[in-house]
Amino acid sequence: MAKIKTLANGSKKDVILKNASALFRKKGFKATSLRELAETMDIEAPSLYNHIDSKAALLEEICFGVAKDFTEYMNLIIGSKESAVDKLSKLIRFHIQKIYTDFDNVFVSNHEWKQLSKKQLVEFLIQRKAYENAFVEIINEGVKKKLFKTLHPQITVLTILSAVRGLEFLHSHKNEFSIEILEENMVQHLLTGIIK
Amino acid sequence: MAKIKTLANGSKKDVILKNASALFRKKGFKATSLRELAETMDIEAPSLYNHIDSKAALLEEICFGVAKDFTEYMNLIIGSKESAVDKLSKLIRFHIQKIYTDFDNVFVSNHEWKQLSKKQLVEFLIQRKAYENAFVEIINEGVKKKLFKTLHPQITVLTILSAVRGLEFLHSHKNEFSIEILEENMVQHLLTGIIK
DNA sequence: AATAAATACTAATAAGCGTTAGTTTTGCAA
DNA sequence: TTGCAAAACTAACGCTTATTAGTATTTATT
Repeated sequence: MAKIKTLANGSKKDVILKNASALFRKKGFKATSLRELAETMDIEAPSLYNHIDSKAALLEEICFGVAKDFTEYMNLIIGSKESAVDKLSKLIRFHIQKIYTDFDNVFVSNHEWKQLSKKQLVEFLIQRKAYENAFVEIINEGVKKKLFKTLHPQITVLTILSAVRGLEFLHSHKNEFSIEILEENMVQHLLTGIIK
Repeated sequence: MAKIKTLANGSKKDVILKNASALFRKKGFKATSLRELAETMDIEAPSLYNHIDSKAALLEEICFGVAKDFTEYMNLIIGSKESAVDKLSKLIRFHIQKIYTDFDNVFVSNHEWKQLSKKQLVEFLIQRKAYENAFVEIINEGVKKKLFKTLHPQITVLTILSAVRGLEFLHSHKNEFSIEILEENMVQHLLTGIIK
């Protein structure tokens, strides 16, 4: 009968969302039960329903929350007057920063979106495709202005997105490098390669 | 009461494994039921137990099968007398080829290993860490022989492994590029960058 | 054709799931 | 201190799950 302890700035639902995100990352969405989630707050599972609509709604909020963050930043970048190199560099850095600062949510969004309900899943994929297309456009811009080698833009984006998205493996190395060093290394690597 | 149709070369268990792999990739391990798996072969779920030990054992075989493939190739590379550049290049190509030719298994291994039972999970992580360490060693070798820039080896490996591992997104582009073009682009990108 | 082995079936079990209903407790406002 | 809304509780539902037991059927061998 313990009440959910709310943090300084955050409703009870926020606490649930945060704990759900952590569990979904560690165990997977399907492998996490509401009873288990409730336990992290010392309450019983049905009590959750005073704050949430359903288990599915939790995943929905997490996935679309992350999608929104990335889309908004992309729109910011697209609207700027920077060079394609700088745009790309900033996007890579943003991905790294998001993983550093919002690890659970980003991870869950990347791994569990398949468990979204049919309708949400379609919408999610549309947003992701749009993001990817915007990315490709930046590469195209760079190629046209002869800033980039003429590699295949879609493969380039695939490579970059895979590299930064896959930074979830970072978690085990998190204390070994500062985020600054990590950003520097990855941007260097993905833009200029590793061969002398 | 239909009997499982075995392919030209393959026991009934192999058919089950293959179908399981496909389903686990599409829906996730936890989200796939044995009834569903059985249905792909027009039999009832309990009949599966004439061929398999448990659902968990299926995942186990898939994950450790993939791990074995990568470990074996890594040992081959390590034992060779090639330059670090060639070793790295070959490893990257191997990853791409595996994803192309063994997509379901590689995907499931990358995504569902968390659902392994405690004991198997520990073993799996040990093997993965060993693989990663071998990768780092190759980078170190290249740096020592002044073939590579002095980027942080662990971050470099993280970047490369993330990039190739993340090629699962490839699935939606699979018909757009040949594997040769893909390999060329990615190796070029990851070794020499994209900036002119 | 008879026998044995492999492999399918049906029926059932125990456990766990998300969720609902109905009730009690808590904490704040008057 | 009383009253009301928020949020907790217990009990239970209906469903799905992996798996087992026991039995029938198919296939291969003699």
